[in-house]
Amino acid sequence: MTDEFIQPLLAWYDENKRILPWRDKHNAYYTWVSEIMLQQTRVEAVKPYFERFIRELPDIPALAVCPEEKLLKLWEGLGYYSRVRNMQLAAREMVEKYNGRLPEDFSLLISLKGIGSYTAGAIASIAYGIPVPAVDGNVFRVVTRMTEDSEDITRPAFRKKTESALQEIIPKDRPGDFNQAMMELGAVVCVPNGQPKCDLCPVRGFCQAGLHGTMEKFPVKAPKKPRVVEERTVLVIQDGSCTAIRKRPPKGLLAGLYELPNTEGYLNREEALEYVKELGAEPLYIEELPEARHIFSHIEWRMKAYRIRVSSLEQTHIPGILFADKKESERNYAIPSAFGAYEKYM
DNA sequence: AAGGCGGGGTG
DNA sequence: CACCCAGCCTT
Repeated sequence: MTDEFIQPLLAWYDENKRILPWRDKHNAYYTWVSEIMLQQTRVEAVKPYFERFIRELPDIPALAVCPEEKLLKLWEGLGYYSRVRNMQLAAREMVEKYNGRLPEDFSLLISLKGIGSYTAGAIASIAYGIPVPAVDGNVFRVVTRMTEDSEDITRPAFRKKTESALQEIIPKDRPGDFNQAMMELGAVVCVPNGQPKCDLCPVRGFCQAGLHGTMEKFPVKAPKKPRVVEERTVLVIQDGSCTAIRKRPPKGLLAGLYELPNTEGYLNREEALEYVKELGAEPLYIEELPEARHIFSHIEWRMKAYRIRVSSLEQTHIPGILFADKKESERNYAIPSAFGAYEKYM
């Protein structure tokens, strides 16, 4: 039974797998970097980031010693920035304990920062041929449709159950290809958001949902909490060609990235001018900028904004605030997409 | 078990 | 608009 399922799946994968910059390279570092980038992030978004990251940091020792600002700059716009901080922590541990290499062992891999059950399985199987499953969102979708399983996939217990089931059938000669085939199937055939392409599926004969036409009922997930709306005021404070930016705190949302000074709530012109004075600058004039909105996974920012020209920036040294011209900030400072609407005013 | 943590694609 | 994406960490 398992062979009847696995052989067509692997044959389909051999014929139809996408060419990806990290695929079939026999380089565990590439596998690791790509898997971290691919967490909650689409293949097309990852491609250019991966190429640049490998070019700048070609191996684990290079990653281990990379300055924070450069690291964040390489991740700018990808989101979930703790991924790259954790990756550097793991790289340093590999330099110290594993001769600068990824350990060839599932338990050691999963003990590293930022490497969980899925990523450890992916690296172990793809890079080292170790027969362990790698269960991501694609695999959840494929498996729950195949079996018409209505259990909530967000429950940790369901992940364990799925991993155990796949551990039993994973082919020991091609574990990495099997895991990638399951994910590839989920990504291009057994797709989310609407009708899957069951006519293209190599294993449709084994799929209960396909046979019953219930594909879109799976997978079942518990509803998410609604987003919190936050009103903020963003300030583009500038003198000539320089604009004020500041580094965000080391923990929490957008940790360690740079931002335009901004504050909770909607400020009117007078309050905005007062805010700038408190920062230690002398405002010359103020101009209202268009409103903007940014959606995070759990927060929505609704932003009002002002451009405020000030005099003698060089005389203002506010703790934590620095002034940079557009080129300088583009080159050296990672600024998240949330401020994208105001970049043109910098 | 639940919540924090980005950004963008898609129907 | 809602949903989801090659998830992990902290509490």
